[in-house]
Amino acid sequence: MPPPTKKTPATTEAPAAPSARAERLDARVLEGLVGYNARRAWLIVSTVFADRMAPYGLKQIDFSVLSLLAHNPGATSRQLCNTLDILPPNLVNLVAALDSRGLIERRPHPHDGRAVGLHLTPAGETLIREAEQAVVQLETEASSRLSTRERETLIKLLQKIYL
Amino acid sequence: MPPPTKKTPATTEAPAAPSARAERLDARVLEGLVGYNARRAWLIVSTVFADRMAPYGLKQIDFSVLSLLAHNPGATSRQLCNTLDILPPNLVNLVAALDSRGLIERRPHPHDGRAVGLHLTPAGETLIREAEQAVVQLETEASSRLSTRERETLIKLLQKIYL
DNA sequence: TATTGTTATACTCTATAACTATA
DNA sequence: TATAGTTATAGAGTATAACAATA
Repeated sequence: MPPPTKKTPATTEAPAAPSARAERLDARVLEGLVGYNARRAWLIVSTVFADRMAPYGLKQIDFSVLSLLAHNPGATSRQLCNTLDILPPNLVNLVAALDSRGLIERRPHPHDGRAVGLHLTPAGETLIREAEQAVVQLETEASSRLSTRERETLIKLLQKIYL
Repeated sequence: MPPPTKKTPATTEAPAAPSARAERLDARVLEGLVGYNARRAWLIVSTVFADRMAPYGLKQIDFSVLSLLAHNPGATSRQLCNTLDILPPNLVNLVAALDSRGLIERRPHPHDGRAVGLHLTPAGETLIREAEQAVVQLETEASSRLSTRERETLIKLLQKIYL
């Protein structure tokens, strides 16, 4: 994307006038990297996410766990870890906190005495239903400069990398 | 993207057979979110990045700083912070470490006695030149399931979110 | 008064080793 | 022996407040 040729990018841009201070640096090499751009985009979305989910008391990981449990009742910690690519020790306190808040319930696993099946409580069901709607809304706003078609394309391309 | 209707996604998928253990959970709601996908994709690329950059002793942030200085000689810490969206206190040790390694040099700023202009040393120039080539290579591999055209589209769409 | 760079510090996130109880 | 869940802990990464030197 950033060839040696000095071409004006899509956004309107002054030719790097020697202003007093705080002039922007040439970051075209970094802006040609998938990793850099994915991180920057995620940073924006996650900031909006954090703001909008604060009223629900949910961080991204909390939302992911509750949403997963809403569509996979009785899932185990191990399954959540595998799906979300997080380590078991880092899920323990998280699940305990959601339990303390009365959003989820731990029940003995039907087939495996070691495992614990996780289930949403009615309060958890209600919360995640509202939160999921809020997230869809916030995602639409955070990607408001993309058309529906472009947003679908973006997601499809991102999944080609990690799925 | 994930409507209540149970429709088979694009990828071939068995109907969630009740296997012994470790079955995959239904994550279609999360997989319909830009934030979730951007983070998952970034995680993959950054893992490859960490592996390949280890021989150079460079983390992502180190690479970003050196690459920026390569194309913006004499840039200040403040400018690096603005461009990379990091906080000044978190750049101090990083710049000090690159200085200790003899990769960059701090020179008094020509117009501002408070600021310090950062410059690559010859060793830093050599290192970042090799590292940039390695990163281009690693990026191509990490996104090998994308065509060149798709990769450009992906980056363009990501930039529409954060730029 | 405002800004650059810095110190100290705290909080979150992520990672590893080791234990227990079940299988 | 292997796995699910847990504990304790260490290391990154990221955040705020406060200070000195200069503008």
